Amino acid sequence: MAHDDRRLRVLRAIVQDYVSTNDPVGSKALAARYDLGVSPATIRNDMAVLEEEGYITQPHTSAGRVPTDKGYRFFVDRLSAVKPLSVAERRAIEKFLDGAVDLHDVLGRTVRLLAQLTRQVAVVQYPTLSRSAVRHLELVPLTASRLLMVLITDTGRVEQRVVEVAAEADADTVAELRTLLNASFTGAKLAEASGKVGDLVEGAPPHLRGLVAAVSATLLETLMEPTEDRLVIGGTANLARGSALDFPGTVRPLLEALEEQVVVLRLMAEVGPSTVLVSIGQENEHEALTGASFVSVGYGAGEQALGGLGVVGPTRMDYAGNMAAVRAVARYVGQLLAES
Amino acid sequence: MAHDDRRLRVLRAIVQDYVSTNDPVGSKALAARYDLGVSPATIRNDMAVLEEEGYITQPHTSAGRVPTDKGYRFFVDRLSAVKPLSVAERRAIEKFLDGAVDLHDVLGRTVRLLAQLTRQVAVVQYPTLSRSAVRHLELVPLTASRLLMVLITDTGRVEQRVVEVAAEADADTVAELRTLLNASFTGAKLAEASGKVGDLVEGAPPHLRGLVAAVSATLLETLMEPTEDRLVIGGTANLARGSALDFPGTVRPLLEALEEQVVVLRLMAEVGPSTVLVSIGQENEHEALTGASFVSVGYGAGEQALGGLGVVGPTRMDYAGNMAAVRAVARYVGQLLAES
DNA sequence: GCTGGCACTCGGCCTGTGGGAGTGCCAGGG
DNA sequence: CCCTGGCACTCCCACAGGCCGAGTGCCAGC
Repeated sequence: MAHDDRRLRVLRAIVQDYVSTNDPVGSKALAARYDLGVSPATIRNDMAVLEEEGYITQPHTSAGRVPTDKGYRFFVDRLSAVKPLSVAERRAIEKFLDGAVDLHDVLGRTVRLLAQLTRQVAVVQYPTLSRSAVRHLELVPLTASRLLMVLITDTGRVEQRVVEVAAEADADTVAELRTLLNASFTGAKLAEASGKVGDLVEGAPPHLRGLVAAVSATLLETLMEPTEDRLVIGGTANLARGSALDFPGTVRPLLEALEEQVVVLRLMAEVGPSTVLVSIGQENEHEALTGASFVSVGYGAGEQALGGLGVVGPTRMDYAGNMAAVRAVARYVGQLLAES
Repeated sequence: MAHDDRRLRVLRAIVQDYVSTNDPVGSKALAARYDLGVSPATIRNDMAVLEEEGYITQPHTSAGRVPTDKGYRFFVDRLSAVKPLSVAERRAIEKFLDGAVDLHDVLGRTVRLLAQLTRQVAVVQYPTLSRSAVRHLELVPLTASRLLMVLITDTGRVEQRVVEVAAEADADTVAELRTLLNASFTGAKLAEASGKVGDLVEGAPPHLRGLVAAVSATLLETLMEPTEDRLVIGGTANLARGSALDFPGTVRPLLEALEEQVVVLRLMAEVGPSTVLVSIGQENEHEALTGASFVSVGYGAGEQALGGLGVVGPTRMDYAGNMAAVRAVARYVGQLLAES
């Protein structure tokens, strides 16, 4: 009882100390800096147990201890309260996000903000198309047989595709088509939209059927394309800070993985708006991330997230602080998108 | 005569050797690897002259020579023919850029391609709004007094802004407004558009005047906003390769400057589609770039560039190769955008 | 079950040294 | 007049050795 409790406190102290100093932490320093109420010798005994259980390890025989991934995991799981942000931080968030002119701008500001708050690499996912609703569908004739379809979602995202159509379409026909499609699709989400296509084609006036079918097909394709989940990345300069210390090999594979986007998107796919997801070191499937930790959360007004955002950094990171920052920023972004 | 000519060849050999080996190059190695027809002793004399003239320098007393920025500059200025790309490279370009679905996709592929070809950091600028023509202007009512203006340019760029209007606008009014604006602005570039606004407001039916003025104002604002020149960056992982060697301090300030975007955009502002701009080390105004070189060129069909693209790397880079790659990619991108 | 003491371990740092690469200069030859 | 081989010199770098200190495990005592 008393033992376990104290050992937990020792582990917590080790994590905190190591995160802030980046030096393997010894029993003496621990006793001096943290008010554990016992002597270094006792702490040594506890540390021996913690090491045996796999929570901490020593880099070499006569050095201090360093938390393992398992140790960080335990620490994170036992984080009781969410650390509240300081007033200055809250103000910074508001100031930063205020005055954004469009979605691109919102997400650009968000990623810079997150990077600055956490001093880590920040990633922000564009609102997933499949979970957004259609606000407007626009058609612009390019040539006689090519239409530019522009999709505007309620989250402010804009996608465009060129549609090749068999029949020629004059201005009037296109106008008719536009009206018809908007009447049908506006306000619809992917799931609903795909259900409507059949009826829509059926019910369309004969001369429009081919066009409706072609445009609808492209629309569905666009909505479902998984690669179209875009990512904004910022603060990569933070990787260079103490890179040798934090990332034994180099930062290169990590940067490559980030640019790859797919890796991060997969991680974000699981994330909901209510709970912060933390993935630590070896827990990450992708090899390039096994030396890093990923803290993320979904944003969006409703129960289902529109997209995710988070930070990537060394396993030796301030989990409590980063989790709080990520959560707070996600909340603001959710509000901002709901408003517009 | 003969002297100057040989000294130039010596300088060229030094640059080439240093670029490929990353070791300060000595007279002996030079004589062995490059067929200069003279003995190391003679080369030493030439090197002494070159050093005195500021083209090369030695890191310390008993080391080989390294080109200075001035040396690279001289080398670049004397690059006679543009190195043609290999067949494989040409094929890679086509394959890479083919099948892009929209502008975002084109530029994303371009930046990855450039990064891969040159093994440097690549930057690609979105087509400048002020030099693009309006393809279509779309208005979507959000609330009674808020309109979403969506601008689609002939280069495929899409911008959106919320316009607050004093008067309420019902669906019919918006439709009228849309027709009026498109009739007037479609095909117009910034310079032309700004000239038209006065007449347009004058000539508009009274009930539309306020709306026309409001939307036009936002349009012009959007077109002129210099910060709206976006940048795509890729291949930052390449900075990590040999970073300690190439960038004495760290890569951090460089990454920061790249994320800042402004710095690079300013450099690109000067660039035309015909000549490749090379900016070496100290020639760069911004401090963070004084250890780096920047190779860029404009892309776009006409005489004036729609935007710029280029690569950033250590001064110790393969200028000939990078210049060729940048130029070739720009040409392809220009074609691609002209087609769509 | 905690504590102080003690012997032990081992990596980091500092120092000293030898080797090697490269240079500058000089005298001689085409 | 210019090139060449030789030679003495300089200075970085890599390596080895030794010291130091932080940290540990264990043990006897309270």
